[in-house]
Amino acid sequence: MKRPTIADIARRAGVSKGAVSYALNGQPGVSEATRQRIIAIAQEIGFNPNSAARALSGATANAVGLALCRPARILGIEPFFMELISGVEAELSARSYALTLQVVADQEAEIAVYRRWWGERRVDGVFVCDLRVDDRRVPVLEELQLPAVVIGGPGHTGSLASVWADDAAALVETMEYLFALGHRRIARVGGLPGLLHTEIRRQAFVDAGQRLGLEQSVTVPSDYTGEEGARATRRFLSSSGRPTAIIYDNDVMAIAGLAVAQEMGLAVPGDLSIVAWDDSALCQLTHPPLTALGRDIPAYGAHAARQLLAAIEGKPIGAYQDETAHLTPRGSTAAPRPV
Amino acid sequence: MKRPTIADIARRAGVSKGAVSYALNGQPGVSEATRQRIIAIAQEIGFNPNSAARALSGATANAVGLALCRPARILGIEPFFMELISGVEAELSARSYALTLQVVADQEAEIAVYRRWWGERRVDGVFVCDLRVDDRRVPVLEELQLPAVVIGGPGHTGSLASVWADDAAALVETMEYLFALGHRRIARVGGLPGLLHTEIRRQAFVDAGQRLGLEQSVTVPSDYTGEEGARATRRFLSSSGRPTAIIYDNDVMAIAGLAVAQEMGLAVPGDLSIVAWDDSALCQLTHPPLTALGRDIPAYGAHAARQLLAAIEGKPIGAYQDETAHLTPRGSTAAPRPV
DNA sequence: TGTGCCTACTCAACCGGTTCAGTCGAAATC
DNA sequence: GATTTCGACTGAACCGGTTGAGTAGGCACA
Repeated sequence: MKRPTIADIARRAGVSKGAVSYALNGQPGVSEATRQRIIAIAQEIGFNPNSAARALSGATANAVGLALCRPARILGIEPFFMELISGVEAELSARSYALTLQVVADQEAEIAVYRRWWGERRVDGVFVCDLRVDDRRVPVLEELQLPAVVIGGPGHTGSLASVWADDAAALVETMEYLFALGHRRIARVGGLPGLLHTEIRRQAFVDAGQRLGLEQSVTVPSDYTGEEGARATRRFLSSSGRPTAIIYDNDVMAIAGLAVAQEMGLAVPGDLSIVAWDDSALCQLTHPPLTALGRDIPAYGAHAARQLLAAIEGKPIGAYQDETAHLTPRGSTAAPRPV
Repeated sequence: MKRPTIADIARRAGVSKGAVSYALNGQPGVSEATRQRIIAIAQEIGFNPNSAARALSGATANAVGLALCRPARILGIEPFFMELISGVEAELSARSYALTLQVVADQEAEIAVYRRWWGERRVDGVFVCDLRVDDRRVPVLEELQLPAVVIGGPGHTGSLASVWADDAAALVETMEYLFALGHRRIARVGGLPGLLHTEIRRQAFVDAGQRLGLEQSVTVPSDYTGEEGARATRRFLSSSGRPTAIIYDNDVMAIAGLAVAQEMGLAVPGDLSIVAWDDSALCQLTHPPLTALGRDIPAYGAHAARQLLAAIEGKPIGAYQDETAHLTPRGSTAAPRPV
């Protein structure tokens, strides 16, 4: 089946290729009558502009890129990326931009992908996920002058645009909530060390612990998997002066932690309170349901997409602060049992 | 920053554009010495072929498309797609093909996306997920002659290539396992009605129920969410002559079902055995851990990608049967308590 | 009547690759 | 020594859009 081109339309309308291009792109240079006639013909024969030809002449590929740097195993576990993608998509497809996805092994590979995309002119801009402290990807993107939106922050984004949420505030809110319940020994199972948001949460945890004058506030890193969450929980719970509350950096680890506590004969929330970051459907399915920090991830993705499209259009953009995660108290948190 | 082109390489090497093209693509027509010299220059200046120009002259876009037709909420819940994507990606990026993703609202929108992609020459082929009975997308793709691999089946794939797994066999294995344990009243919470694999599993369930001469074998559809899983479970468990085992079409519903059973004071596995389809990390985190039907989804995606790349190269391909899901017995299944 | 200006186009170059039809010189064949 | 053959390479067309320069015709104004 032969694909129709503007030459076909031009022939049928009895005008030149140029006139067809002007007409279909809403440019001046054709009369309204001719424009309507051309649009009608284009619709009739089901014309779609060849994206390659368009990208070759104009500078825009009408596509943006997203590189994910996580092992397959973890990508599956975390609803975060899929929700983010669906939010991004909603915004992009409204403007008929395509999303090009690539799963990479490490930062070096990711940088290579950016360079390749840039060289191939395959994308007009990219999203940067999992921002790190002094992220090496940032200077590369600045050098390439490839429009980019960093999903994360604040800080360490260089001159790139960004979308971020105030995780520190959300963590402090959680700490104060646990403190108000009477908890004085609080532990935390963090995410991958090196990721900026892990670092920000860790710092906020330590600071809040000091400010509130907690007896104990320990935090350990992990890798988001249930196994790691279980291991960390086991270690916390078998230490002397064990914590009465644990905050987990994602829901999967919190669920694993809940299982470990119950296995060890501890009552939740009687002996141990549990808070999960990321409020997915899973948090409501456990026994007891998990108190969780949640926010609208698809909306976060949509904001990021809007920022990126603006950046591609050359508009000056900066950092956009998304809503702060809010705490939904459920059955997994309560006052600690008096000793 | 100016992107290097083959013209730049040609100038530096003192040859024509054509010679550079031959050299870089491994075509005959240049001497080995010249080829090496050109490759060295290309590497030195960091050359990447402009994908638009390549797509415009050759017919290949070096990209394939995947349209997902599920609401954002459900996409996030299910690890399936993310795992599938990471498997697909592994295969594609090895051949430096890009994956273009699009989330669509319904089948009509998906068909429109295929037509647009085809018209825009944006992709060389597509993956078709969530195959339905008499799927309307199949004839459209046949008409467009757009290379496609259907992920699902068997059957209803028309002349398109496909990758499938024998879900019926896996379901029968599960039924026989439960039967051997002593279960005679088995229920099933299925997936979205209309999806072919839901239909295949339902039919296999009904057939096996009859063949084994079960006292009861009821199956209801759902939408994969925990809420629906919980609702269906509640209805099953409050009926007279309630089932002693329930098979769920995904892990999230199984976990929700487990919670419901425990809420209603039923012991798992004593009063109720539970089997989940899709063996994610979650299945091992519950109490008791869930007996589950699992298989290697990233590998499934990789096979699909290989099939699609072969189809794009014009090789004749048919249906590829992937491994059948295998049952991993865990703590959620046991012999039913004698009445 | 000539000049200026605007509208509505046409024409051709251009983007950066691929590919086919030649060309040129050297080696092989008779 | 003339002819054929072949390898190595050049030149130009081509893919399908976009875009700037050029132009014909109409109308207004002095």
